[in-house]
Amino acid sequence: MSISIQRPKGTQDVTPAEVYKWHTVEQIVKNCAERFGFKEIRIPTFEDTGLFVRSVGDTTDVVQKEMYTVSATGDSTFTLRPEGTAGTIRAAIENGLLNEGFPQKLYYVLSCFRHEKPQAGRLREFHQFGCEMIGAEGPAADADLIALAKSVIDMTGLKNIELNINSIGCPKCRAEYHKALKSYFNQYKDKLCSTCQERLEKNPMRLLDCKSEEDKAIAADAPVILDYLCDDCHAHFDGLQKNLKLMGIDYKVNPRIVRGLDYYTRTVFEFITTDIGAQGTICGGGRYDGLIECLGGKPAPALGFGMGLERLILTMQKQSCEFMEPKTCDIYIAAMGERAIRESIGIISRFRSEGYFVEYDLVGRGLKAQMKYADKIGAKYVMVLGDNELDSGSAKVKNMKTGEQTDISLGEKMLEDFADRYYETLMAEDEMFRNFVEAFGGEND
RNA sequence: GUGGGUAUAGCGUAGUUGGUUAACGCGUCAGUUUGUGGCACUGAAGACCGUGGGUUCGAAUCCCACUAUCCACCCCA
Repeated sequence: MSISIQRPKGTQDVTPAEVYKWHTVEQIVKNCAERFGFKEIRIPTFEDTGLFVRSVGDTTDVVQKEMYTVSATGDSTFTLRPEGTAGTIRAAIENGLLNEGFPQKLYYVLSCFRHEKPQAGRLREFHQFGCEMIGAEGPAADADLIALAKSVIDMTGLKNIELNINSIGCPKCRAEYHKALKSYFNQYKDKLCSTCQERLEKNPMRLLDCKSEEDKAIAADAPVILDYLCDDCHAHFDGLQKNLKLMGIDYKVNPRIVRGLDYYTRTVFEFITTDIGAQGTICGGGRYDGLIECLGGKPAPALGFGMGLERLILTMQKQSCEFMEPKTCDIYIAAMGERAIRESIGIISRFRSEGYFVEYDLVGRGLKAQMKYADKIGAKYVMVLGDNELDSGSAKVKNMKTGEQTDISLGEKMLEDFADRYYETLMAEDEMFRNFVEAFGGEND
């Protein structure tokens, strides 16, 4: 079969067979964020192009070659958000959230768009859980934000996720560092790979992250940013590490963590896995103290992170983590014969108006096939309805797990009878369903 | 943007000295007598073998191009 229209490159369909995985991480993420006092914010899918140019940075790859920009009528152009921070900060400024007291803690789950060549863990439309904290300057805020990301990862059940942290300083100390880097690498200019020769001019910090073996060897002895931090930045980074230790969060200082978005200052961090191929950064973030002012807000320190939901799910699958199983129907009504089918409609309605999850035959299956179907969809109970039952005013309800059957009256007391027998069992399963996330978190500690 | 791999039913696969109705597993549907699922058995539906050219008496199988997809570089979540 050939379909003429297929999904755009780099996009994904999530079929019913897979959504429950999304429901799982969405619940976990929401749950964690709210336990840390973050409130959800929802922002537009597209923004004025200038917003991203100013915040993400006009020299970054993201802005230079990965944005989906459309020109609407007239002169303004809009861009599908390539990340969530810019829009969130814009919204915070625009809605006066910065005047409501600090810290302002916001989270979101949204899709982002980047025109890249797809590969494992990299899509053109991908989904991000993000948190932004505004107005907190001290390192305790950085540590708390990292703790939030860590608690999400723990709750998913993931293992072997490495936290890397670094400080890239403030604009002042970074300028010094850039000078030092340039003069260091200039000695080896001829030996560097071609892309690195370019990077030397544009963004020397990127050289530290080159994959080429020769460049790596050269970079090994390059000056380290941490030696160039000003006193304030140094103290901040120290403070962060102390807090992480107090929280019992393992980390590794990695001077090569650089981040590709211009707005970062001081703290940057990544949670990395090696389980899903080359794109192993599950979560990345850091501090961006200058961004708010840059976007026209009253100057305020801020920090945040983005977590890639696809990558999270990929890693969870790789590690065989558990997902919240989808809920299945409470009772399947199997009717046979014209009269019973007609009468069953009313019975089904009564169950449904009580809040039960009910299914019944809509495609004309025989009784046996209905039983089979009920089993397939995981129905917990099946009620068989035929002429005999209608005449006698009571029907058998079968427990599909144990196979045992009991009589339930079809009269006024039907719902009462059913509830007497099964309500507690059903509620117990329902409760398990609702508390899944918490239960999960508990197991991991 | 650069490189490499792959392209056969809904899904996963088999199918090389090119040769009649393209095979298997899962799934779907229907049956295995009388009103009850999971197992087993039987049967059915479902593939223009990615697209377009070429070689040949004959191509899923060989050649070319294109497209899609995957992986990697780059970059990032």
